[in-house]
Amino acid sequence: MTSSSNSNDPSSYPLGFAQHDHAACVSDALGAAEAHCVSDGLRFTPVRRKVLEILLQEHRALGAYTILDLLRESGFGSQPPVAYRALDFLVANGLAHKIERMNAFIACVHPSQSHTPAFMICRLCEAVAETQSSPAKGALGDAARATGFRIERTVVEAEGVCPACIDKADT
Amino acid sequence: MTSSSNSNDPSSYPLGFAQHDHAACVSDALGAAEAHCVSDGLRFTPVRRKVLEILLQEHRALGAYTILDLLRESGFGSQPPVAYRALDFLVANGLAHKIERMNAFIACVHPSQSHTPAFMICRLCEAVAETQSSPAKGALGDAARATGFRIERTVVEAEGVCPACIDKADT
DNA sequence: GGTCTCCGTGTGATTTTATAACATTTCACG
DNA sequence: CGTGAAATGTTATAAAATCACACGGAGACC
Repeated sequence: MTSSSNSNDPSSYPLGFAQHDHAACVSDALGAAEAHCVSDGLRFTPVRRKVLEILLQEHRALGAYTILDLLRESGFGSQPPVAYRALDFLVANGLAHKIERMNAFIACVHPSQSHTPAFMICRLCEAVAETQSSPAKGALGDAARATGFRIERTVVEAEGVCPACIDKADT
Repeated sequence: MTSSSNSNDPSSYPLGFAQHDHAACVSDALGAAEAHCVSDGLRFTPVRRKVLEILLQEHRALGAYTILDLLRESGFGSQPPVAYRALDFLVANGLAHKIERMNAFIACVHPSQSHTPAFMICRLCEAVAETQSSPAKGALGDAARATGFRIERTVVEAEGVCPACIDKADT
């Protein structure tokens, strides 16, 4: 329960490795998710809500089985499909993302906007920050156009060292 | 063994979805890999060579267990670590890449150059083409600089429909 | 040539991640 | 209410990856 109210001007950060008011962050995001589901005719059921809440609360990438353990503690079903189905729903509707390199999931930080997420993954502390990218605008897009490949989705994940770990880093 | 010699001007393709002389492609690549290992003091052992040959021969992304089956047929060890260790070696030395979205591996198409690979993955036929990208030059790089994140590696994988499948595609 | 060590390999077992299949419940809608 | 589609709970299994340990061959060193 670290409160740390001295947030270091979070608005100056693109997203991610910044301090912020976490309780508000979680409840705002849950509210936004609910509103989004209502307006799109989606069912924001208790399991789905709980999984999103877990992801928001932890504020990092969690494996499906970690989520499953937390679900169990809250009295939900404890078999893998329970977690995977909720995660599938959240990912399909842009409320969460899968980090392919980690086989883990993380809450989306700006679910309402349609976006092409990109992630920065710290190899030391495993923190994950979401940001935007437009891979289709660069060399990848050129290659796709040249070959006739139609891009529908992109996975962009950068592995490296986050600002908090940069001093611990060897190099 | 479909031959289809009417290749659609392959030289105009950046890389990947093009026709080509496959036998030469494989042997050239194996030779280049061997030369690379010799010059770097790496041991290009029979298992490692065979795994790379398999990847080059198939010319698509293969799961570790598929590779393992093919290794077994060639008289190599048949337990998972045999395949994973060889793949780890090939990936670590830039001779192959892992496609994170598929949990599969593919031979590198231009191993000698240091590069930032990007992949185009057809969701219909599962063909994978390797190309170049420079994600750190765009929005992702800006975000990394702004937050102080040091990028060491990037995973860029575009999912979509390849030129050969574009007519089968629904949309 | 001996022999020591490192690295790679072979193997059995286990862990982690994900899905299949099917019964039961919930909910929107008529 | 009744009905059908969607969501959930549960058992079982598949797929992907790693651990741990024994064996053996290639070089380093004497």
